[in-house]
Amino acid sequence: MPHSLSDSAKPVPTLEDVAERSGVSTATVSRCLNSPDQVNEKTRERVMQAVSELGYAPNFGARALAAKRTNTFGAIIPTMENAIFARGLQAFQDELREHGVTLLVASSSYSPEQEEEQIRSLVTRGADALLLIGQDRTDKSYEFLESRDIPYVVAWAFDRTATRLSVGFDNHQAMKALADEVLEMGHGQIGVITADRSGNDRARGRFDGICEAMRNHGINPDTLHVEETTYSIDEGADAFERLMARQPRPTAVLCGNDVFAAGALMQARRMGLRVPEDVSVTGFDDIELAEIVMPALTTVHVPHKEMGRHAAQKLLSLSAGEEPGASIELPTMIQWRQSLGSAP
Amino acid sequence: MPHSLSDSAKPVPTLEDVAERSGVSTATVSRCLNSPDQVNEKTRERVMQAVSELGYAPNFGARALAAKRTNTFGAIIPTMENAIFARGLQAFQDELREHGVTLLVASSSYSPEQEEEQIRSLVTRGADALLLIGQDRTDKSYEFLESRDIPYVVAWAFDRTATRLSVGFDNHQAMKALADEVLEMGHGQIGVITADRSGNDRARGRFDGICEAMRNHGINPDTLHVEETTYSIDEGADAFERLMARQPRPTAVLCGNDVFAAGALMQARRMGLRVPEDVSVTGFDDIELAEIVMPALTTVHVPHKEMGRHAAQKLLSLSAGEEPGASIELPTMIQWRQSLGSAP
DNA sequence: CACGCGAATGTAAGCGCTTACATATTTCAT
DNA sequence: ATGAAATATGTAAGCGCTTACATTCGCGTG
Repeated sequence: MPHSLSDSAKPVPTLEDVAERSGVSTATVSRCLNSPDQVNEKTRERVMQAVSELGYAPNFGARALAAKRTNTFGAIIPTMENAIFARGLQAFQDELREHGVTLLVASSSYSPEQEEEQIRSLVTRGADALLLIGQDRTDKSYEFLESRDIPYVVAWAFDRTATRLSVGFDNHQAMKALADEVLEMGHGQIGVITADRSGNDRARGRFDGICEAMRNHGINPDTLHVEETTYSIDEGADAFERLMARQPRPTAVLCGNDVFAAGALMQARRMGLRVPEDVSVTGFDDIELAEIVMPALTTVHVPHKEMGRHAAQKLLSLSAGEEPGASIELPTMIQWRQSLGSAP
Repeated sequence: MPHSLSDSAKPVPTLEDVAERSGVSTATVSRCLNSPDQVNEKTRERVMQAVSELGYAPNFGARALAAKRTNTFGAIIPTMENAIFARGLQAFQDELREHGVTLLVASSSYSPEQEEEQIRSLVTRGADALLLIGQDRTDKSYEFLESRDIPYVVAWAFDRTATRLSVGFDNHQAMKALADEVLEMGHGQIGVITADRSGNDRARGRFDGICEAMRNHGINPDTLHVEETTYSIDEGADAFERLMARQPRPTAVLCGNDVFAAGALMQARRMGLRVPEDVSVTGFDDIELAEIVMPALTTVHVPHKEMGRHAAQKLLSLSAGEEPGASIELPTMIQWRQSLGSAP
């Protein structure tokens, strides 16, 4: 029986072992680890010596149980499958790490129900605070968070009307600005590829931004060609294909994110359509992908890193019981590249 | 003071509350939750009723402390920044979830030291078992895992000489097969963009595969143009630019992964080089990106999903104390697309 | 009808840590 | 020299759960 699991059973060292070895009480060892300045330097050295000799590492469960906090924050993002949240999350994590906080990440697959489950799971696992994406979630989720007094911040969406602490940008205005440009360039038939808007305030905000831009340009938003689909490049491609089959055929396709846009571009190539000569395509997010595809995407640049960093700071304040101050709105801008051109 | 944190302090219900409410002992409640068949149906119903009325959720720390396991596995991947590990990890997670196991993910930024830290952190947090990428890591990491009797499996790399349980593919052979094709097509000057090979057996294996192919074709591997760089599209682009400045200029650039290749493609475009007419480029992994870029990448297809699934199964067996059987080698294949052509 | 046995439940001892409080030691102004 | 204040350490009570062991109960059997 190779590599049996329970035979060798070298016991894991505990606080008590360290205490014994260094000739102090467990309380002192605990203090050495958690608030070193409270203990005499010589004692501390002796204790630390014992710690490293024994290879001691505190038992997380025991610590959580006794201290009622874990120095762990959680983040629940809609998906890990693509890089949309990666950069922001990385910045978030970096900031947390500087403050000795560990990050646990879970994903909800864009489902409020799954998100609710993940919220429970992370809180149960001891998350002291949570990063959430967007405002939309089940009432139960919010109730649960309130009832447990778990600090959280909502990111990727700034809503001046919402009372909750948020760090993000105005999806509506950002997309409206881009749509304005598209309309200025003479496009009359507009196609839209969006994620499911129910349960997704960001997708809704972006969509509404387009509608508003159209109204401002005297075009009836009802003439929009809308494809609502799930989040992947292939779905983006399929949606694009369906849009191109519509009559009259759209001359510009606004995508709710860069991933859809990449799919659209791929499909356009397959269909022999030139972008932007035959049809324009725009994205949203400005992830790495946007620059790689050909033609490179004209898209809305989102300051992911700052967002992650600010969110972390807010959450750290909240968790420390400090006054976190107001929500933060970050600016977006249009990143011009080649995929948007004048109407044919 | 809006949204103060400690005032409302509704106490979180405990096992004891549930026990009291349903008129049984805490032991019975615990049994209801952990081994329902041991308790009488009527009692169980009553208990479950109380559980849901109180909105009870077990305290993770307490449970871990008492039961000495957490039903949580950990995975440490080199990076979350791009999608290389996403698909495999997703499959891994799906499989675990079906068995009631939660996944914690951490990233090491391709640094064995950071990985060691993350291993400790995850184990400390109660991970019952670990998924690791590749064979290369510090001795201390392995020692730690052994001393704690933490089951682990190594994925993304299959090494017939290694004694550790692994689920993966042969990086060496896979890249050799691709290099063979490249050489068959008449390329004589070969450029390579690889990740740092120290501490990364996969990168090393792939590189060695190229060398072997060259030897088999009677070409001295020392004539290879090698650029070793860190993991990102931009770095791939820079490395490609440097390769193109070499004399004699490579006619084919083999990239250690699709991300480098995407960067190379981007740079080629900037430099006005046609792919594959002027220079061929190949990738490795066959992530979504490979199909999006233009020209689409000829690359090595890796069965990420199966790998994740198999790894999960192995780990579940190990964790259950069962005999996990031998390591699993999965096949790779060359995915032909447009970025590889004959030598100019 | 007493007995044994299995099923259902209860009792209570920890699991390894933190921390309020108590105690011991040092420091320093007086 | 002396007491108060500051500093360093120890004592011990939990935190919320699991589980070995003890107890109770109902039932079939000789």
